[in-house]
Amino acid sequence: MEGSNEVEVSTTRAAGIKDVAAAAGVSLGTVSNVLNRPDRVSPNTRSRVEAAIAELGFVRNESARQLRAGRSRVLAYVMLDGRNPFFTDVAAGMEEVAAKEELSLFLCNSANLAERESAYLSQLQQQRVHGVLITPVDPDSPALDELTRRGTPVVLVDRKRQGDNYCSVAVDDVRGGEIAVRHLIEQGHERIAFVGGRLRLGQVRDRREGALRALREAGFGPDHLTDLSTSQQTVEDGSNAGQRLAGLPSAIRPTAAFCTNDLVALGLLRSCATLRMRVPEDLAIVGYDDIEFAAAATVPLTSVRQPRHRLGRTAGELLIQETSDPEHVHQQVTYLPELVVRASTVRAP
Amino acid sequence: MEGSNEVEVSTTRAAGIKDVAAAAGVSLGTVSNVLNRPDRVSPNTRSRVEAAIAELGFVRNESARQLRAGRSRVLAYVMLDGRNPFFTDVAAGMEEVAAKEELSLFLCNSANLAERESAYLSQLQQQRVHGVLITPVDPDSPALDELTRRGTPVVLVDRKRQGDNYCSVAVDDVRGGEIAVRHLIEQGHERIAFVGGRLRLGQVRDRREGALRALREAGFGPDHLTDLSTSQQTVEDGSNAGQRLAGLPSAIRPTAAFCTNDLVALGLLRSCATLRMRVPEDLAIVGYDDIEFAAAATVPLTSVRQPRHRLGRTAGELLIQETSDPEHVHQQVTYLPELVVRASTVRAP
DNA sequence: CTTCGTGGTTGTCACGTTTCAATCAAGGGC
DNA sequence: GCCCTTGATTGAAACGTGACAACCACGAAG
Repeated sequence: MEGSNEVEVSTTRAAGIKDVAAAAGVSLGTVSNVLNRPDRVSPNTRSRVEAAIAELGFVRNESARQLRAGRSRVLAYVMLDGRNPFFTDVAAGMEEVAAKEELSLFLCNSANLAERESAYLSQLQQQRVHGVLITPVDPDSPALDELTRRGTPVVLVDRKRQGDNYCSVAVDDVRGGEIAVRHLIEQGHERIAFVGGRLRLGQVRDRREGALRALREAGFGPDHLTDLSTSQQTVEDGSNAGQRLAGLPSAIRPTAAFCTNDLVALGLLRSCATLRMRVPEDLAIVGYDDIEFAAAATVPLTSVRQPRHRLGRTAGELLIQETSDPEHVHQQVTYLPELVVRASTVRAP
Repeated sequence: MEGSNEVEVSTTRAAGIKDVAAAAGVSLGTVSNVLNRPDRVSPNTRSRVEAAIAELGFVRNESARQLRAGRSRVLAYVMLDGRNPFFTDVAAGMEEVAAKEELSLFLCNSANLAERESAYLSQLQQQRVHGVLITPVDPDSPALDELTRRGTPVVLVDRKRQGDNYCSVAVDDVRGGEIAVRHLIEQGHERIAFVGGRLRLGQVRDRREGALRALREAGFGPDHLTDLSTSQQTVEDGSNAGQRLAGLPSAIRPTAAFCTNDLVALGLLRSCATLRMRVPEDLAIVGYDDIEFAAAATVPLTSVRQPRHRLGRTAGELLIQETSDPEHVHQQVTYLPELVVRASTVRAP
């Protein structure tokens, strides 16, 4: 009359392991065994405990487990730009590994802000996270050393660092620039624009170096590369670069553009339409990353594809290895990029 | 000679609050006070403790805090599609609130998979997360009730649910469909295509209903709306719909299209270029969400803008309120969408 | 009958923090 | 000089779980 058991459940807060033990008429340790080493428990008691768990709706308390274990079962990926599909795809590869290891993967978006990045890193450190995957704003930031010094494994993603104190997974950017520009040269272009972010970014520097190498191989000097540097690497920046490009005297105006990023390339593409420049006839364009939208653009974009999914998966695997193997040796893995040729560089038949 | 103190630090693992206490020559409780109620500690001891903290590189252990507090200081947003910029922008609004409340926001990407979503929800439940923000695969899923039953506050984002058991923040989709189609009618269109996902999605249904309402107001029957339903809502789907549209006999072919999503609209735009249909002369296009790329498309896209950032912020605020106010009453907030007119519906002057 | 082993179960401690009642020292009022 | 107040500091308990040693009952071997 006073209220049935079922109703009580909804008001009771947070059934713990000991409530389960009481309900099943066994000791607390036995419940723990059912959860962690079911084989050590007799089938009879086990089913009784499992029934109690179901009835009470018991849910493990991760905080307590972590506290005991000293470390959590969570991985985190601190990504540079959550709005860039490239990073989301990388994250998908990591999720695969995390799932297999029964870890969860949480995403943190630093949005290219050093301040926000360090706030996240501090939080993750407090959480005693199992490991951190990160595409840092600045790969040489001391904040990363801070983490490793406290024993949290860190793997750099799509970035490298001097020395061998970190595991890292990256793609050969010099090579990427090289194959992009070589392709343009093969299409008959001799004056090429290099459109993209600041040269102090290692990645931009490498891709440019690759471009120069391809030119050199073909017998062209560095003067055949016209720099159109941009502050960020957004669609808008690409569009602006298009204006500047169109403003050059036709005698020295490049006939092809190599962009450091697909967003920039798409912006450039748009401004070509506005300025009545045909792609690829008047200007051939190569992008970088091969994001999904590159193929879907009005003029499908030739782009340098990076193995994003594999990038994420390998990064995850390295991290797992680093946490489990005490004699782990840091590795710097480098993948080769691949050129995907589409209509923005080759006239349709 | 045996190794200086500095070197020792790097090998010692995880300095705890008690190590700090020992180093500072105070009791354990005092250190805790320095961390949580600094005003109760004399300036003298406080600075001594702070020095010890810095020297040992002490980092709070969140697991232990959580265990004691019964609840963590983490919010999570389980988003439907991490690759859609719309959701990232929503998340940015939430981050703002989270930062103000000194909570961290972790992102989980369900990628439209019910299975993955429930795995994340289970993890979050075990973590005793402070609260969950979610754009669910299925708003009526019982998995959500599971969470609330255990006392974890849940706020629905960009989705609604029957009844008033949940806080939710959404945008008036009927209205969105209405203003989009009314705009098209004002431009002189009388036959309109409705291009987008399955009708069993509440959102799609609502937007279609709004479209019908606008037609009705203008004196047109439902036969003036041509359904071009797609399985998903990707760029590819939009492109396919374009093929189907072009295949219709010109007598009944719509002169305008209302898409349930900007990705679909961009795909449709692309196929128009391929099929030599001019936009907006031969086909006017309205998208939905006004993602960044809508304005950057070859023909800038007219789109229904949702207040994404505000959506996220309000959702976060409701969640905070629900966790702090014991007499909290669930609220269903609905915002009004706004039409952003661009070249895809109005011929440039 | 005793001893030993074994599978099953139990009780207790530890993890690192917060909280709160208890203690202590110092200073002010009588 | 004594008591009381106030403010600073301390010590112990508790949060929920996992690990591990101890324990028990039962049957087999000697």
